[in-house]
Amino acid sequence: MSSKLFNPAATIKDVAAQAGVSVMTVSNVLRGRGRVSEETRRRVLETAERQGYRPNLTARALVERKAPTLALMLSCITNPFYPEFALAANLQALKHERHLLVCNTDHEPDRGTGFLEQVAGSLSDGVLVANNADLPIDELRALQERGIPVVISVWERPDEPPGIPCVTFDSEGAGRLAAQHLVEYGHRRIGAIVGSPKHGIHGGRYAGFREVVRAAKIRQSTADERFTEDSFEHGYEAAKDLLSARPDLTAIFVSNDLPALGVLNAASDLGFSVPGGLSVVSITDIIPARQSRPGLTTVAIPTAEMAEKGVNLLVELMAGRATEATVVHTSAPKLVVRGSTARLR
Amino acid sequence: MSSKLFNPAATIKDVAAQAGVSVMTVSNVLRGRGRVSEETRRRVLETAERQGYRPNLTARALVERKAPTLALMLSCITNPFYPEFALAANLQALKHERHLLVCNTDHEPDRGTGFLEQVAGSLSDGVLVANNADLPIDELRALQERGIPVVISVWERPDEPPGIPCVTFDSEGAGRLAAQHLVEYGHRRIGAIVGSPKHGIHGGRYAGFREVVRAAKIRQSTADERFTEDSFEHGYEAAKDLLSARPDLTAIFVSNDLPALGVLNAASDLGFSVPGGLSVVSITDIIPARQSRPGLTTVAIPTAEMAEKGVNLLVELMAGRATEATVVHTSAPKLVVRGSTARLR
DNA sequence: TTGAAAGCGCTAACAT
DNA sequence: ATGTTAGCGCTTTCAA
Repeated sequence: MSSKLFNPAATIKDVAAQAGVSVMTVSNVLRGRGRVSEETRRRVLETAERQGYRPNLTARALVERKAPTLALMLSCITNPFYPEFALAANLQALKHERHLLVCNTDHEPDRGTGFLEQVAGSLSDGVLVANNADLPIDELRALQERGIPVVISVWERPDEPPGIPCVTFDSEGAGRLAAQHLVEYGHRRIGAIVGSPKHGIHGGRYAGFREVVRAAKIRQSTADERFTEDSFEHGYEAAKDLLSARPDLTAIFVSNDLPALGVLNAASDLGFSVPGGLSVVSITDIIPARQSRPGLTTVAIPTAEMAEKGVNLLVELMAGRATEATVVHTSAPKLVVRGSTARLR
Repeated sequence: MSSKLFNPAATIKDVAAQAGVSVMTVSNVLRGRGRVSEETRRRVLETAERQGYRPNLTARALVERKAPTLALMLSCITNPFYPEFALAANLQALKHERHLLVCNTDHEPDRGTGFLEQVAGSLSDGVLVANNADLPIDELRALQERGIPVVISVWERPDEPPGIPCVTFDSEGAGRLAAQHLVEYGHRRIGAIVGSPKHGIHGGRYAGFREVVRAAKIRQSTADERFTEDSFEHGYEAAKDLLSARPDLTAIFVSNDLPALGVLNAASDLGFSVPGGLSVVSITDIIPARQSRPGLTTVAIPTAEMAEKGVNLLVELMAGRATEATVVHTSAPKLVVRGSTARLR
């Protein structure tokens, strides 16, 4: 029963009862729908306020068949790329009145599967996938076939769409910019450390790099390259290995900032001075890239833009205004020169 | 209508109809409740599988009056402390079959308010608050009075509980360990950079530091101290200011890792060699602390443990097994010596 | 301008 | 062992 006073568990019925109107009128007033007399409006608003009424989003979601959340799937929030992405996605989702449900799939494919099984299409209307490696493409497609909107929000291959709507960026262009920078600085003995297999997630970045190197008539052998995983530690180890084997390198291209920071440390531990004795360039421009000493020269990719466009695409998809073949492009990558690269002299 | 085949929008009714049983039996089979014959069980499971049925968590939540999510409120996921916290909280929440809803309140008190208003008690059963500064205590208390479980999961003052259930750690002890380390290494001219006002969030850490410094009969003047904000950039600026004014300092205590990393950079930019010319110690032990060069000597606080215990406390609270006065303590902070400190010689 | 009835998909309580 | 009834809190018809 409704009381005159504050009611911590007030439902729409309580408000209606006390305001002396029907639940429908309360609903209309609160959502600004329908026609309600100013007088009634005020009384309802007042009553709701007094009782401390707040609509139950779960009930609303059930009847509207529309969840108030978006699911964000990423491999590990501890990788500094993801917080930056998640923040932008969160803010954009809010603009569409959605909250963000986060899933860390890290090293546990089951976790992602379970999450999608449970959440997608019931708790969340759609899924934004930011995983770089280990994309569970088949499961995503299965979801899609169920009619659940899915967006891959960091797709690295603009020319090879995944059959799932995606937001992409020019990863080859990024690789080219990084390589061009080294070439322009006069480097001819350039190593490469890639945070994936040759044709894996960083394949585009690597291809761009190779294209420029080849055009500059620079000899590149597999001895100058290391394909590893996309982490600080793997970058560190790969650099130790590479620099020990090829101490004559004057520059290293790294496919991603996080391993590049590891490369910087490895160089320092091996006694290479950066950028005096060794230049390092990479791709992404995460926050720690500008906090290292020296600062990391890198090619910035439009992280926040991808997050925002990913959320927008998801919303479009839910409204039926986008298809499985939709590919959203983003701004061109941009070179950011900091202290880790220097002209060869 | 139910069909023999896969049905992307299958409800429990569809499964029941096709399996030739009541919805209740399906519900029981799927949740392993009640008594169901093996024969029926198999048929139901098979039908559900074939139709691709997945329970609607929203509907379940509504009728069970139990939300499938926990809300995590933090100031900015971009601060590397929070991803580490959020990951542990996420995993622990999963153990209680809850997903995590994330809210970045950063610099937008309204955002936090709006989030809590909407989410707490409707989409989420409870709220885990990890904000360090700017705690909206009044709002949290208001939620609590509504019967919504709220837990402050990183409380720095074990002796001054906030009137809201919390997880705390020995911040003074952490400050003492950091200071003791410097004193044992022979430092007598020690500066302090604190990421909050004197009696703000890092007040406990600072008090611990001061206690040891005073006991060691070291003179400390306000000229050796800087109170600033808890960020990389503020740490950098404060250190530049402090080191310019007091270049004779041989060590600096910083209340948190993130500003301490800024301090390391400032020292480097001013030509101080760390640890040769200046030792730096701080508190927390975030991942970047071990990735810097030199590695940051710091006092590790039990971040993951606080996240886990925070989630557990929330669950206890929801079950009525904890009260507003509950204070959960965590393991003692522990010194981690890396390369940023050296014995004075 | 307002209200009554129906039902979103599910489960609790009570039959049978 | 299985089914029926009722209803979670809300919104969507449709009627008054």
